[in-house]
Amino acid sequence: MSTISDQSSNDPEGRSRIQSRNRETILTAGREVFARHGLRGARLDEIAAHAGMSKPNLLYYFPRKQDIYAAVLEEVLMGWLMPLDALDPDGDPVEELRRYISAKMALSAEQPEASRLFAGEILAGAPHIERFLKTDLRQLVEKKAGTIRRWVDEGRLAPIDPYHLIFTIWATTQHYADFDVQIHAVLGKQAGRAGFHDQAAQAVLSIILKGVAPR
Amino acid sequence: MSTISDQSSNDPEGRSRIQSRNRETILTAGREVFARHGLRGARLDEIAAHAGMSKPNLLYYFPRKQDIYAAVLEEVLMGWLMPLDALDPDGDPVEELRRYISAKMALSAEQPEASRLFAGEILAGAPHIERFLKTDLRQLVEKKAGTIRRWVDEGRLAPIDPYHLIFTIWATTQHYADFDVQIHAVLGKQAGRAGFHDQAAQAVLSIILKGVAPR
DNA sequence: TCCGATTTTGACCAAACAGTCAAGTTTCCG
DNA sequence: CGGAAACTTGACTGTTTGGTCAAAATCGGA
Repeated sequence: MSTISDQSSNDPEGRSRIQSRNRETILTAGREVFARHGLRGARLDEIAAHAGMSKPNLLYYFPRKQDIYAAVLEEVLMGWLMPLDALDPDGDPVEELRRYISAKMALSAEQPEASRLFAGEILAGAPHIERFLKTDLRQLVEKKAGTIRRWVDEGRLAPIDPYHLIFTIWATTQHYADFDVQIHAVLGKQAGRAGFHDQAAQAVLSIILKGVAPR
Repeated sequence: MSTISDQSSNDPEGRSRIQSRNRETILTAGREVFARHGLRGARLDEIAAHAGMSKPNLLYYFPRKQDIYAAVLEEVLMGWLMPLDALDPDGDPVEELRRYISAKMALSAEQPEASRLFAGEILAGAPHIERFLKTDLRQLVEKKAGTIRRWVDEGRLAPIDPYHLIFTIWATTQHYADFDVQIHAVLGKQAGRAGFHDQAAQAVLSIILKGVAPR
C-alpha cells in the first residue's frame, strides 16, 4: 500500500490538494530565504515562519533542508534555459538579441528571488549544479554561440566574441535582480517607480546594441 | 597599563609584528570563507583552518565572528570607490570609460574574493553596508552621473542614462569575478588560460563602447 | 456519521557552533 | 639569562539548529 493519498482530487504528480498547496507554500518561502542567505545560512525555523507552519510540519513535506533547496533550485534552473533556447538562428540578429535581453530583463523584474538564488549558488561554488552547468548549460551555450558567430561571419552583427556577448547579457540583466538593494540605495525611490524596469531595459538594450561611443 | 605591545617594532597602528601578520592572515582567510558562504554560512572553525591557527587564537585577534566580517568588508569597500572616483570630467569621455572599465576588469581578475564578498552582502540585503550605500556610494555615483550626463549633453557620448551606464559597467565587470565558476563550467579550460581576462576585457569594452549592431 | 489515512505539532534529542577560560608556550627587552 | 608581556591552545560551556517522535487534530470517502 502506498503512503501517497488515494483521494480522487490528485494533481498530475499524485499529490493531494493539501500537499500541492503546502509544497508550493514551502517552495516559495524557501526561495525567499535561500535567496538571501544561501543553503548554509538559511534556517529551517525561518523558512517555516515564512511558510506559516511549524518546523516539524515543514519537515513532513521535505525531510531535510537540502531537499527544499534542491527542489527550489530545480524549479529555477528550468526557467533559466528557456529564454536563451528561444534565440532563433533564422531570425534577424538584432531583433533576436533584443527579444532575448527583454525576456531576461522581464525575468529579473518578475522573479528576482530566482535570480538571487542562482547567484548565491554560484558564489558558493555551485556545488549543487555543477553537472547542470557543465552539461546542459554548456551545451546550449555552445550551440547559441555558434548561431551568434554565424551572424557575425555574415556581417549581420559587429565582430564580437559570442561567449562574452552572452556573459555580458547575463551580467547586465541579472544585475537588476541580484543587486536590487544596491540600485535602490543609489537611486532612492526612483528605482521603485512603475516603469523603472522598462526604462532599465531600454538603457541596457541601447548600450549593448548601439554602444555608448558617439556616432 | 595598555594591553597593547610596547615593542619598538610597531606598525603605524601600534601593532606588533605578530599581530600585523596574524591579523592579515585572518583577514585573508575570512575574505575567502565569507565570499563563499556569507556571514551566516561561514564557520569560525573553517576560517581558523584556512588561517592555519586554532579557533581561540583567532578569537584572540577578533573577539567575535562579526568583527572579522566587518574588518574584511571595510577593506573591500575601500577599493570599491577608488576606480569610479578616478573618472575625470576633463578627460576624453570614451577614453575615461575605457580606463574605468579596464580598471574594474583588472580588479575582478586580481581580487575576485573581494567582489564575491560584496555581492554576497548585497544578496543578503546589505544589512552591514546600508549606510555606505546610501551615503558615500550614492553621493559619488550622483557626482559621476553628472559628469556623464554633461558628456552626453555635449554630444561626446551617445544619449544614454548615466545611472544605467554605471550599473551596466558594474554588472559586466563584476560578473567575471562573481560568476567565475559558471564561466569556467561553460568555457572549460579556456577560461583559465593566460590572457583570458584581457580577452574578456577587450570584448566588454567593445560591446559597451561600440555595441553589437552592425555599422 | 464513522473510521482509517493524512496532516499537524509540542516536546524532545544530538550535533554543530560561537565564544570562554585557565594554563601553557613563545617573544622581547633589559 | 630572567622575567613580564604577548601569544597560543586544549578543554570546556551555553546556545542554536537540524531533525525525530509520538500523540493529537483534521480530512475525506463510504
